[in-house]
Amino acid sequence: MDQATAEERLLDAADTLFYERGVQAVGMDAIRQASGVSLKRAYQLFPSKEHLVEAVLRRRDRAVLAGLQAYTSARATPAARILAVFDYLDDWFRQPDFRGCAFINSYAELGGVSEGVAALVRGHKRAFTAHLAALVAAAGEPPALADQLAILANGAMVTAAVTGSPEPARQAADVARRLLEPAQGVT
Amino acid sequence: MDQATAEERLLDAADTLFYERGVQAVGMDAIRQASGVSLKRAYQLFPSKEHLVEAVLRRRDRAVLAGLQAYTSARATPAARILAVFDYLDDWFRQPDFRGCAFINSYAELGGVSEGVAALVRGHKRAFTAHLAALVAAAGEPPALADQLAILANGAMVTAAVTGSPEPARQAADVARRLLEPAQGVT
DNA sequence: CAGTCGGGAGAACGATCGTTCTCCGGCTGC
DNA sequence: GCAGCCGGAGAACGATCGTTCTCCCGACTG
Repeated sequence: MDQATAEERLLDAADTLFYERGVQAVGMDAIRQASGVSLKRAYQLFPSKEHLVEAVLRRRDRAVLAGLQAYTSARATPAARILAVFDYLDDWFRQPDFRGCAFINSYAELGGVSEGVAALVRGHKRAFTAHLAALVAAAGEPPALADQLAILANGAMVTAAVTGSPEPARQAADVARRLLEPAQGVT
Repeated sequence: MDQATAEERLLDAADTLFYERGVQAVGMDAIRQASGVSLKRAYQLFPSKEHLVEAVLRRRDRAVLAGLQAYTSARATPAARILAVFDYLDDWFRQPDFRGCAFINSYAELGGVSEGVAALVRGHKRAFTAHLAALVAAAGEPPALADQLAILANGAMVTAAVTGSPEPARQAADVARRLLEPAQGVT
């Protein structure tokens, strides 16, 4: 097994286990067993568990944003691209191993004790909101809508995780549709 | 020190430390030191750390819902009572030690490995949504609004925690105000 | 006032964790 | 074919954790 596939297998195993059980509940030996990569090799690829945790988050950050990009850019109109975000959530929430947003979970578990993890989570959510802001700007909607949609999306993630139901995706999409209607109060 | 105050001091110290650093990052000895209650006494009040964690969550559940009740019932009109939820969040987010919702954090950290914690978090969020549902019903709004407000509130909590800003409370309130306007599409 | 009992301080214990080291087998270059 | 080395398996190590035990002081009861 060459170095690249060992690294990939390690990241795959660590990602799955961390997401399922949380970071602190997973020992390095469980990652070794799940990945098939020896501890010695693991430690020469990632000098500590914290490095591995951060590498997992960095890879997931890229994957999530790429997936979201693919989902939204497939739609025809700017408004449809905004609503596609919630279709993306709906698909995600229906996956049987869904257990919330790995970044929110990591922040909750480690944000208070690991500045590295906290910074990565902040960066991911900032990038997520920036993606929404680009969609909002392309749709000619007011910039304030981006933060509102981000709150909706994050809220749907945690609510779906806690309740174990995919319903929040549809409920958040309903709200988003209301926000895309022309405003009433101001004329 | 009698039994009741020992229990209260334990719960106070454990609550503060768990909230600051997470549950697994806090050892029983740190709780002993912060509370001034001996380990022996602690273990005859709570037979294990897991019991203590669950007792902390149960007490916080009561406190949060009572605080919310006080906040919302102080307003005059049904619509104002709904919007008061977001004033409550705004006050909360501005507290210097704010680090997100303890229930969401606990679920993220332990929901995958402790069924007791997961059940308590589900119960708290269900009660929170039920409170919103009561306000929504009293305002004569459609029942679907309650779940939408819950998503908004939960989203504001995690977004405020990750970004470290109280802004999400106001942004979520803006969305809630839009939802309280009469709907447009359906006439 | 003497004896008993509850509680405090902290050591002790077994388990587990992150990390490193040892030993050994198999592949590579001459 | 053989010496040298890289990597795997797993033991070892020190730290820390949850939990229990020991020792001792101080207070209450007859």
